Amino acid sequence: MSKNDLQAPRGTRDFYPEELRQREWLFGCFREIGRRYGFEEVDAPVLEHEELFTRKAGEEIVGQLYHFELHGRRLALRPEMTPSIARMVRARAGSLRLPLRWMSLPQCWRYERMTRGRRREHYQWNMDIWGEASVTAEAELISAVFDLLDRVDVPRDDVKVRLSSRALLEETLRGTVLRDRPERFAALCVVIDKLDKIGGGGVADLLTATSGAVGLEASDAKFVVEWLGHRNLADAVRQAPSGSAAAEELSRLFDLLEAYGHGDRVVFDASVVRGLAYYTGVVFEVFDTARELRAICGGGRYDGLLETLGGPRIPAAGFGFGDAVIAELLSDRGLLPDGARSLDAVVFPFGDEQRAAAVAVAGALRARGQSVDLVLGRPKLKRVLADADRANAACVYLIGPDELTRGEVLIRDLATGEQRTETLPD
RNA sequence: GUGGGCGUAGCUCAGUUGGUUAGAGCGCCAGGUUGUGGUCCUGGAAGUCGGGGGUUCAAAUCCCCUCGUCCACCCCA
Repeated sequence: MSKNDLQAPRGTRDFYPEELRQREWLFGCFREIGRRYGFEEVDAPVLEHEELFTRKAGEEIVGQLYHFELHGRRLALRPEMTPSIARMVRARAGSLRLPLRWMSLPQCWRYERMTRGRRREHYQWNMDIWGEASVTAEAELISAVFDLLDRVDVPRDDVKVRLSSRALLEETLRGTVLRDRPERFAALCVVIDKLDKIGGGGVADLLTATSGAVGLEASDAKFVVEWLGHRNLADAVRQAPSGSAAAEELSRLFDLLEAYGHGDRVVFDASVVRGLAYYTGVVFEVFDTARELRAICGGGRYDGLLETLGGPRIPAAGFGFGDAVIAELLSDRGLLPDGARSLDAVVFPFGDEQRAAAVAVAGALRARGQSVDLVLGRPKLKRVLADADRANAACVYLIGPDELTRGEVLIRDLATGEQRTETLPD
């Protein structure tokens, strides 16, 4: 085994106790908000059949799969949770009572180059609502994101949501640009998601490429790119067919978010389309206002996904909120807890003669739910106290020959230094 | 993928006109007498100077290759 093999693979992390405590703190916040919103937690295997993730719209995510073949089966590590959740919903579609709210904290894998806040492995707070077609679902989801941000003390103005609607774009294009090829809409979205990266010209090139999946006329591509420039909902709506349902929904969503008290934290941005093919309606991204980091969270509505998996059509919306970018943001602001250890008690028998009594004391404390370190071996008292201090133990239970003789245990409070005695348990 | 920075003890790093046994702080271990921590003092262990090759009497120091890491770009959630 070479030295290289002794390191964690590139882009992956080891979690030592301090780091795992920080991670669990964040996960605890995710779970707390999920609980407040009435979400049930679910889980699924990190390994799935590759076909679950391979869609045909040229999504980058498909090219970044960790995949392999074993005994003739093509398997892949999940790059995102939504397909697995959809699979679970499909399997019980006949008996699930809708709408349902499910959350999960999956580890996801993507083989890609690393930058700040992006690794090959990360955890995601995934929240989905199944069986609700109206934007009341999106409003609830987006509100949960804001509550999470508040819960971890991110300053209110530091993070905002940009949102748009693929449905609005689709309605706008259906009668014109995509009149003869409505089925190319998903592929078109995957292309225009690259706007930030390759610019309007690049997007237009891809949209018109004869070898591409969309194949628009130059004037149509120009129209699409210009549409993406809208930052005002009214302007975008003006170009939609009259009576556009998507426009009405979008405006209702803004009203709802106002009612939730988050109106000032949401902006319309037509350039938000997301890179995944399955989104059909509202799409949104959470980003730091200073634009120093990558998107913190992204999500939207995917009413057709279950159908593509051979299930019934059940409307759904959800988001994935990564652990990496938010950790960077919190770390920059000194908002990550230090991950210090803590113990309720350390129990120390001076010698083997006192061990049985110490076991009884530790057992009684543990039965009451306390976190107890029963000292092993025969270290010196000085060492025991120093260790207890470093572990942030609240107190130390000392049982020496004198205490045992009197049937007592000496309890030292490490914060105050005060000592008292208690009778040993039977 | 391209360019650049970095890679010296567990951690953070110092160490250039190449020159005797490679350093500091923190951490770790052991002491400061017999049963009392956080401070302090003393001592100690610990480094193939990322790896390989080359130049040289002599390389942590110069050159080449390679791996790792970080940043930017490229690319992309």
